[in-house]
Amino acid sequence: MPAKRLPTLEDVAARAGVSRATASRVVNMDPRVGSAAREAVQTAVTELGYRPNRNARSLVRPEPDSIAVVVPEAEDRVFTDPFFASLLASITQSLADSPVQVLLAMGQPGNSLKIERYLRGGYTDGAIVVSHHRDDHIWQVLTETRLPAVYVGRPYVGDVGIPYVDVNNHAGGRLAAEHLVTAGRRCIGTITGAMDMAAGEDRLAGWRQGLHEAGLPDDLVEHGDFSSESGAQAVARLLARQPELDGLFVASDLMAVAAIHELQGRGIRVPEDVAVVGFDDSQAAQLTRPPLTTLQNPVAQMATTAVSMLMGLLEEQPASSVVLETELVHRASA
Amino acid sequence: MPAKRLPTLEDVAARAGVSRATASRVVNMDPRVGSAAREAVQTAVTELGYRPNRNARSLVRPEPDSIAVVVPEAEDRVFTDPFFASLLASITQSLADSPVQVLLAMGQPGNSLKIERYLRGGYTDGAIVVSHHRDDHIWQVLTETRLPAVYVGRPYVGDVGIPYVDVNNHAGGRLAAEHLVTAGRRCIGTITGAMDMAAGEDRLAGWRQGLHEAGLPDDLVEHGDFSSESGAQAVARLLARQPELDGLFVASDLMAVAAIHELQGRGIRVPEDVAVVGFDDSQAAQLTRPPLTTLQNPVAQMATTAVSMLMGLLEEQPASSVVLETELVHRASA
DNA sequence: GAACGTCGTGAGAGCGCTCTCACGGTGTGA
DNA sequence: TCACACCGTGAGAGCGCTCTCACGACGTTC
Repeated sequence: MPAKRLPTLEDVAARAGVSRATASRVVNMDPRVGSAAREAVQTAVTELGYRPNRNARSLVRPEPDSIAVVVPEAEDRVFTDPFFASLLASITQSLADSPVQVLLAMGQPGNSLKIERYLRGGYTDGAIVVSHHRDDHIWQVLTETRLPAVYVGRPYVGDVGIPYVDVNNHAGGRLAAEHLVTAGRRCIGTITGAMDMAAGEDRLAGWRQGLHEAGLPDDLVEHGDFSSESGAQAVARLLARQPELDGLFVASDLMAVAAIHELQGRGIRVPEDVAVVGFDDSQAAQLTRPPLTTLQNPVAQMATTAVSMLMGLLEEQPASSVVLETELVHRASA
Repeated sequence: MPAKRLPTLEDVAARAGVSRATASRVVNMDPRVGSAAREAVQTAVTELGYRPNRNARSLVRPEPDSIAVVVPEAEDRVFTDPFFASLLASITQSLADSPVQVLLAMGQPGNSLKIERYLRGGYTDGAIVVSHHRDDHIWQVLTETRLPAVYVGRPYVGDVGIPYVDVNNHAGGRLAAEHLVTAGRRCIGTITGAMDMAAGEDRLAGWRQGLHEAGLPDDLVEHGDFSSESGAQAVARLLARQPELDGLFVASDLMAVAAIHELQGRGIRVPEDVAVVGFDDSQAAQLTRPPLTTLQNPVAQMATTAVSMLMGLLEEQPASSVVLETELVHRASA
């Protein structure tokens, strides 16, 4: 069986009895085409089921037509964690009016080979990379191939010559600590995020500084990895170490909600017995009982900033990194 | 300023002192290249930051390289509704090992123009379309352009010549009704999904049949649209109409969870006063209190089926629609 | 009636790449 | 020593499209 060849512009032109150039004009809505020719071409297009070959077009007219959103995390995680979900939603939304398409590339953190191959492969004109782990080498690929790129969340390894947008995680951790101290808590613990990510480290460092300034010990630390389960497990370890716990900063709402569930399951009241501060101000923060006191993570703003930075890069305008401020959202949990 | 030209294979070849053909062989890992030439080319590639031009390559070697997942729903909805989220996760996962890229196209249900333009534009080699509303004309575009496509969820308008994967929504509705009847409930209502979607209609029709067979009235119907808020509002209307309500089938878990919240907020106990059956068996079904009795929606299976159907279509193998069965998952809410 | 636009159209180059074909050099067997 | 296979390499065609340029057919103007 001969491979079914898709109709080309040449076929359309032949059927309409015009030249390929004229057919191209009709398809591209060039106004200077006679109405007879125009109609003939349009008919031929629908009759043949003609679809322009994007590759051929882009080859001639090299305009950026897709950017990749790269999330080096497992697929289910990406769609489950409200941080990623709302970030992706915001990114797509800010590109909704542009002709640029969004390509979603995900993959296990350890196995970024597929992603690297993809970025090297020239599939895309630019990349927004979300969530950088210490052992990711994606930034090297980006640098080597000079692919226009922006990070959301400062890369763990520091300045790699690729601009980023981030929230001030350090200030957030410190605000959380201060709030708990002001509320009269004296035995304050924390559940960190993933420690191979800047967000995890910075929030912890900020919290430490806050406690340090209040003259309180800062060693009640258990590590999570931003996932729900890790939050529940970490709070259990924390309680085992220190039953007197009366204040808790959790580095993400997702973990905080799980931690609160765990506390309540053990008959520990929030905020009466343990005051809990989260991070992200996700939708869940409002729905949980009690509503979660948390730090605002300006996800939508990070998304639009990242997008406009990248669009700038595509037009050769240099971009510099941006760090957005965060605020404490005071609700009932602390 | 002259537009910065990206390095081409020609540039790489020149720098490496070989012909374009040899450079191409190295880039494509063709084994029959001498090691001297190979190394020279590899050096030139990194020095120039060469990325192959996908368009040029695909022009010559026309292999499918991307499929679009089209969801004619608002962006935030797509990432918030666990049905879409897990479907998308599963689709991406089933394509993880294939070189095919996933393109995510979303958009307000009313405004499918951008999506239509996109499908017509030849950006993609195939499409998986999720969630069809009555007024969507996407299927017409697909038919006209003969773009290989698969629906997840039977299109509202019936057979449009495009194969689909779906769950047996009718059977699900009926199972829900039967379960409530068997549990001794006599005043049974339902909150429907969007009535311009086949899933909404079929689940209602199945529920009706179940009640009809039990000799019970089937007019206690309030319409939702699958969103959380609509679930809460619909249950309020239902209670206003019929305070005696003692059984409830809600066409999605997301709405069911909201409905239960609303009921509990009014001091109505679940399942003692009102037994509730959901649909989807999403993760939330297990976490809510009480855990939700619901109908299993084999999302992962639908995803893999849709993907393999589409991959088949890309290789010119015809595909026929598949309807998967559903089962009641018995938990505490009914 | 000549000179000059304007408008619709076609011919043809060329985008960056892959792949076929041809060719010279080297190794192997008779 | 010659015939042949084989291997690494280069020349060149051509993928489907856009876009420039040229050209003929008409007005329009003086």
